[in-house]
Amino acid sequence: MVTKKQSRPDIFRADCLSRDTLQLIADEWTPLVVYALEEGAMRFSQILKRIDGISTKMLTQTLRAMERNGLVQRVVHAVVPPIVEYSLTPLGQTLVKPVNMLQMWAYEHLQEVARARMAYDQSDHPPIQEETATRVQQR
Amino acid sequence: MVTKKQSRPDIFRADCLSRDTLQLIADEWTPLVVYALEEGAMRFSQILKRIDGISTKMLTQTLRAMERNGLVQRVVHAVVPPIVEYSLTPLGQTLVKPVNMLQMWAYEHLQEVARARMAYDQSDHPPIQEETATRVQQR
DNA sequence: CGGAATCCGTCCTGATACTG
DNA sequence: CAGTATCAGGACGGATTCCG
Repeated sequence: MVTKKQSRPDIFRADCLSRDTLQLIADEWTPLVVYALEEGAMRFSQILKRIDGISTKMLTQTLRAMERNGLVQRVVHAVVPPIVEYSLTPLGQTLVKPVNMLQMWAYEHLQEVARARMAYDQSDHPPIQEETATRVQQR
Repeated sequence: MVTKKQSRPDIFRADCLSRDTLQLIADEWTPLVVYALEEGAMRFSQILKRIDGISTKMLTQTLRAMERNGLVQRVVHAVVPPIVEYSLTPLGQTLVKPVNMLQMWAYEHLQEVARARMAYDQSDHPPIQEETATRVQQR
């Protein structure tokens, strides 16, 4: 758990597996799904309602990817109408803590970020196009 | 720093600022730039060389966004040829630890993920399209 | 209910070329 | 050196429709 050098192979290389793995969770929805499932197993429609703004398509994609990567388990109950439950695997559980750290960081520094943005936008810095500034903000 | 409920407002809501802030770092390059700059101030071209696979465009975009969000400081030395140095702000420094946790997670569970993928791909699960499986993998 | 499939616009991305 | 400008492609994401 220490920050010893060996824990960090060459993440700067494009073919670094570590980098590739890191990329798994560096997207818009995965962290939120981790959060949602942290509360226990959920059905598709429950997650859909829990995470405001996600479409069925994105949720399906995200869940599939997470399942493939071993983060999520998908259990189908053979009843009509079908019931499908998703839950975190043990591997997925290990993600909870790190992702939580991120979330806490976001919460704690939210105001500083907002202030920095305002300051930046008011000065005459090279203006940033909306897109690049906030990323995927157009819902 | 504790995981008390109040530290987590409704991140599931689309208009949650916390969620918005979280999104800042949930992209392909920002974590890598944080890593690179953790080692100290760097010039544009140095970062470019350090982070394998990033284009000047993406690096510029990422740095601009990070600057706007108060994570990175940009210092221009008025000489010819120009020298521009980037470094983490105090706010940016606070990101180092959480991002490090993610990186460690990635490194520690890299094999489990790889195994899960293989298992998934070999069974007859609904095959995942390349794109959704690994995301932005086509370099 | 839990998706899969399709359609389709938007945005992002990587080259390439150019500038102060 | 440190970018910006431009452009073309492809990916991404939403909405809708259909199915077991």
